[in-house]
Amino acid sequence: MATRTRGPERRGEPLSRERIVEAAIELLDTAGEGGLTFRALAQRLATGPGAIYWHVAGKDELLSAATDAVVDGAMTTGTADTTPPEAIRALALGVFDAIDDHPWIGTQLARAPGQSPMLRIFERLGRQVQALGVPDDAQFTAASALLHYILGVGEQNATNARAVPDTNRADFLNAAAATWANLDPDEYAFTRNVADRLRDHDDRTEFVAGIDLILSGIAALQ
Amino acid sequence: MATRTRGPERRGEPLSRERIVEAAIELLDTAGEGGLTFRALAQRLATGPGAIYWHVAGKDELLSAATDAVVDGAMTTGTADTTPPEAIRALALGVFDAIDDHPWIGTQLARAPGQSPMLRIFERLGRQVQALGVPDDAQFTAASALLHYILGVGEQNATNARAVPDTNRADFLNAAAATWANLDPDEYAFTRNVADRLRDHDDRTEFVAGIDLILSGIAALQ
DNA sequence: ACCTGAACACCGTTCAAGT
DNA sequence: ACCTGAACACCGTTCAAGT
Repeated sequence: MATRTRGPERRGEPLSRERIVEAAIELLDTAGEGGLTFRALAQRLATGPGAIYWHVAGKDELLSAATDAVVDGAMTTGTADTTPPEAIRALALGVFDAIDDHPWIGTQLARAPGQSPMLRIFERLGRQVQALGVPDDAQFTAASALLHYILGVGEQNATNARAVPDTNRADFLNAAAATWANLDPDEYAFTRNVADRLRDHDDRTEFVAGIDLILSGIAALQ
Repeated sequence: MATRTRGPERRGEPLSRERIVEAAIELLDTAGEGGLTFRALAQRLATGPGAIYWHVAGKDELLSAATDAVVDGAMTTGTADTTPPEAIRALALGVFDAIDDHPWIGTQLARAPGQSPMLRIFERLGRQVQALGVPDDAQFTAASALLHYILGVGEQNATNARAVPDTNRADFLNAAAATWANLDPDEYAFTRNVADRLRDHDDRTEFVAGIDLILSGIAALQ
């Protein structure tokens, strides 16, 4: 829900929780996790660091509010006029892409245990699992497995995005493939074997392949 | 491999990378992720903060060295005279328990993309996937899915351990179950439904159930 | 070669003082 | 009620000086 005007040009408006969170997201997207600082944020909002504390309890709350806002935006797409597997794939890709756009939420999602963003994803997954006809006593396990896989890939993806800019992705994969191919044949026989596959690897399709793998395991539950 | 003597009583010995990493692990286990400080570490080693930098490049290197050491210890158990599924479960539980004992490695594992600890786990999983008879072109996906699931649960577990001491685990689950059961019936129909399951929930068995789910999906690949 | 510890450039957070 | 910005108590890291 980004409004038209953003950043310093809003200098005149009064401070508000909404504006603070918005500016925090910008800072996180632009300067990375390390870039979110109360001083930097205050400067962007043309105020002092102390002012922020009147609207927000502290850095943790600010981070989870920012995560909430982003995940919310990522989940409001698509009504469920599709089959359950398709809906699950769409849901999973929504989270995947959101993390791709905002790597910092990968780290953040993991830190919020039963908190709202994760719970919302869990609920959506669970409904589709139910629609899939999974027996009652296996639904929790199925939804959890999907969620954990999604979060696991998300975290990994966030780390990669942090380490390697998108534009260098191909070079990076080639370099990694070369490294893997040169590993000790005794200790890393398997990894050497699959090194080639890394070269034309696409994170997104590989991610979906994993989802499908779990879906096929879920199908076997019936 | 922890030696008999630990901590301050070693004050006489010269500083070494090994001793520093050992002390760092102690500090992380005792005081949590926030407890690892160059000043605290220096005090424990009866020296100044600057001395540590002669043996270790910085905090990041220190954290990954500590993670390496712990994961190494967790993986040297059990030779593979079992069936592949059993070996995979044992491997997964080894990582799970290591994270349970040292919650900070959960966070740390995610931060080391193609780094050694993750790669070692990947290799082990891959070998078993291969032994399972998975076709060549699906082995990467299968091993990756297992790894991501394991890391996803691990992260989650680390967060829980951070938030809730082990002794309060049962109380915490009951409270969570109560919260879930009181969620809005429209927005959280599924979550409400499975709330009961949380009460006698066991993280470890639930974790293995997820592994089995993925294994059954892998079995369908053949 | 290795260690010391003061110093530098940061943090998050607080709080008296202002409007 | 809301904002200001100096001040506090920390960080990781550096570096001249010592042995």
